[in-house]
Amino acid sequence: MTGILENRIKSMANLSAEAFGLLMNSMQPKPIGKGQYLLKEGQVCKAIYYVEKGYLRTFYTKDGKEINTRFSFENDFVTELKSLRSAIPSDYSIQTGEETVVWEFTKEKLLDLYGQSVEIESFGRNLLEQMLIDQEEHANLFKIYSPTERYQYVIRQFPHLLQRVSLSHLSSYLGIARETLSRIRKNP
Amino acid sequence: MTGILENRIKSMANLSAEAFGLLMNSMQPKPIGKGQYLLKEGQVCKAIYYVEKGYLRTFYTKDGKEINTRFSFENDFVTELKSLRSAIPSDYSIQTGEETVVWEFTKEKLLDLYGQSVEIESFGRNLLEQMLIDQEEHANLFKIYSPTERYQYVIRQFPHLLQRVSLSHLSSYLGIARETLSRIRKNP
DNA sequence: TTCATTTTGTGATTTTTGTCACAGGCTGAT
DNA sequence: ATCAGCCTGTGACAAAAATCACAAAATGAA
Repeated sequence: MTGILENRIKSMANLSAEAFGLLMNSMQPKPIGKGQYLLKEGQVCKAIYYVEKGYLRTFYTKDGKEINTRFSFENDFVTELKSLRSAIPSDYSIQTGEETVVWEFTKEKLLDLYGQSVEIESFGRNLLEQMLIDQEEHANLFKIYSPTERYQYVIRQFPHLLQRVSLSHLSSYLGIARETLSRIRKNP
Repeated sequence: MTGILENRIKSMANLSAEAFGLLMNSMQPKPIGKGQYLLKEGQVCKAIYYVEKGYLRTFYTKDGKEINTRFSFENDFVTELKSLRSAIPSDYSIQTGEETVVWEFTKEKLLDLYGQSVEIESFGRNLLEQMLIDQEEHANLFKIYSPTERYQYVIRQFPHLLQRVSLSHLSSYLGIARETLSRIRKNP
């Protein structure tokens, strides 16, 4: 089913039938087993991914511990932009957290499409804008809210995070020790 | 002097002489006194700003206290994207921290230019990419590092922050109490 | 079901950070 | 030079969170 992706794309840019076809015809859905990697630290990121089903976890390794920097669910786009943009090794890894289906937009193909169609480049710009807004909001969480407030913000805004991501994984994403998060969860 | 801005733009996109002229001819540098506002909470953000001289401070007000979410120095581009994109009231204010000179790219004019020139839209996309990378890096500071480590990171990567921004302003930017930051600063 | 593995809850304790209060410094205007 | 207003340093204390250790619970595979 391509329906969700189609709608997502159409909601972000007014693509003509031609441009839309150009974009969609160059891709296919790609199923990936749970725990598989889309990108490993040290590799160069080659694509932007759209999550149709399942979810992805982006993490950084520090002193042997994994620190989760992002979770990407259905209808989200993900990439490791710093690596993608400059073709440099990534500091982060991207792994599935469930059985997942993604659509892969390779950089090569995207740049080609940008050249062929102004509308697709406009779509790319719109996508980046939305990603940037989300990221800024997330960064400000840490400046504005305490750990407890961050947890409350997440259960209000992103309840699926709690249902699908383990508490251990969520804790590093919120910058809180696992035990502390477990205690926060008990007391409202 | 437009030299810095010219170089910045040229380093981000290969603009033809026509596109470049189109972009530059529609703007002028704008001097702003210290402490003046480019945007106040509740207003709709209308433009992207390029800082030629001085610096800007973006902040959020919580319980009567100002929490700084961003500092933008010479050669940086700044806006309040969520407000700009959707024409909704901003949750943030943007104020100068010194005598400042900015170049104003209004949304209206930019959209017009995007329509006129693919190269300028490409420049816009490149600018967003860079802003997103910076923002992600900043957000991950809070997940990966402790307050002390965040301070050390900042003095290594952005020493000018310490020289030009007051310790009180810097503390909320790093998510640390003013007193704690003062103590961190004493002990290396 | 059973067992091994992973995840979560909880207590005790230490460490870190925040809060409050106030003194000393610096700055800019008169 | 003087003074008001802001910024910074510092002590004492309170609060919050991290760490360590281990038990309980959940999960998944055989």
